[in-house]
Amino acid sequence: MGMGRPREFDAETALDQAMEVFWRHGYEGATIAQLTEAMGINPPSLYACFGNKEGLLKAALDRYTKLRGVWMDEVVAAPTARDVAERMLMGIADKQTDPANPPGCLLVQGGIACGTGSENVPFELAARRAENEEQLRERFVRAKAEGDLKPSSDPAALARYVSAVSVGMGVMASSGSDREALRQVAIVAVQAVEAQSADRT
Amino acid sequence: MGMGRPREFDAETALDQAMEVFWRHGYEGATIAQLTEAMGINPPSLYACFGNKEGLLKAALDRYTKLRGVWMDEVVAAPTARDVAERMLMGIADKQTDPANPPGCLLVQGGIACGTGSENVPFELAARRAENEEQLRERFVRAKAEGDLKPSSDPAALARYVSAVSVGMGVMASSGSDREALRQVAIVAVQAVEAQSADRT
DNA sequence: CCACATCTGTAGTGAACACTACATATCTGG
DNA sequence: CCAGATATGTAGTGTTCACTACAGATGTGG
Repeated sequence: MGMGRPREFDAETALDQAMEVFWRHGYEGATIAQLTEAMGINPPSLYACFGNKEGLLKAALDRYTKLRGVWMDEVVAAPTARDVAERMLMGIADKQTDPANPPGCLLVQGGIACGTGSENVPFELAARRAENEEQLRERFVRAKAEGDLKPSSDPAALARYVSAVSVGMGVMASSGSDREALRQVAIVAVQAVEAQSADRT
Repeated sequence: MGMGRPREFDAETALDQAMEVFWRHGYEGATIAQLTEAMGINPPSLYACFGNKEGLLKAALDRYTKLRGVWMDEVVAAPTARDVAERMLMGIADKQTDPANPPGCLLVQGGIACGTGSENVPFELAARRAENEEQLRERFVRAKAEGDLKPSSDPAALARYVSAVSVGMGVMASSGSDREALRQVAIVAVQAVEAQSADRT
C-alpha cells in the first residue's frame, strides 16, 4: 500500500496567505476564489487539507494566536500592571498599523457579525479574544497580590478594560486611523490603569 | 395625471425593522429575504422606496444616528468632561445590553469588513462614528477652555479615547458580555478622563 | 513494474444571493 | 368614468457562492 502523491505546497505558508485574506476581508467577505489564489492552490487541495472554509479560518486563527501568544508573553513580563498595559496598548497601536499586515486585528476584523450558517464564527473569535483577556487578568491578579495595584482595584475589570480598548483600537485601525491616533488612545488609556496603581514610595 | 397608488406601509416603521436586522446580522449577513420579511413588504416595494440594499442601510443609519443624536446631546450637556465620559460610557453599557435591541452598536455590528462590492460600507459606518467623536471633541475643547480639563490635556485624544472604548464595548456586547461587565469597563475608563481633569478646589 | 493511495487541475454542482419584468391593483386629475 | 401614474405580488433573472466529481498525475510498498 503506497503513501500516495505528496502535497506540493507548504501548509504553513499557505495558511499565512489565507490569514491575510481573512484579516483584510473578514470571514464572509473572503471568497474561496480569493483564498485559493492567495494560497497558490486549487479548491480541492484546500478542502483536502482544511476540511472547509470554517476549518481554514480556525487553522488561520490558531496560527495567528500562536504568533500573538509569543508577544503576549513579553507583554505580561513587564514589571508593573501599568507597564503591562502600556506595553500592550502601545504595541497594539504599532502592530495594528504595521504596513506589513492588513490594518486592525484579525480577531476583530475577521467577523463581528455573520450570516446564516456562520453564526458561530463571531463566537469563535470572541473565544480567542477571551484567552488574551484571561492572560491579562491573571497578570493583574498577581500585580494586586504584589501590592502593585491598589487593594481596592478589580483585576478582572482592569483586564476587561484593557481588552476592550484593544478591540476598539482594532476597529479604528481597520477604518483608517493612523499610528499616531492609536498611540494617543493608548497613552490616555494607560492612565486609567495608573489610577489603580499603588503610589510609588 | 393622477398621483398613483399610495404606499401601503409606513416607511419609518419598516426602517425600524430593517435597522434591527442590520444590527443583528451585519450588512452582508442580512439578506433581502430577511429584510423584506421583517419589514412586512415584498422586494419591489423595498427597491422602489430605498433604491437598493445599500440605500436601505444608509436610511437605517440615518434613523439610528438621528435617535442617537438626541441622546448624545444629553451626554455632552453634562457639567464636566468627566461627567460627560461617565454619562456616555455608562449609558452605552446600558443601551448596548438593552434587551429591546440587538446587543452592541449598529455602527460596529453593521460591518467592520465587507466583501467585493460593499467595500465602502465599513467607511460609511466609520464616518458616522467619527461624527460622534467630533461632538465629544468639541465638548472637551470647551472643557479645557473652562479650566475643567488640565492645560496639558489633549481634547482630541480624549475624544478618540472615549470613542475607542465605546466601540470596544460594542464588540464585547455583541459577543455576549453582560451589562455588569460593560459597566466595569466604563467605570475604569472614566478614570483616565478623571486623570486629565483639573483638581476640584 | 504493478497495485494502491494520495494529491492536483478542470470543470462543473446545486443553492442562495441581490435584484427585476410584468401583470394587476389602487389611487388622483379632468 | 376614464387616462395616467405609482404601488404591489408573483415569479422569475443572471451571478456568485461554497463545495465536489472525476480523471489524470505522482508518489510508495511489494
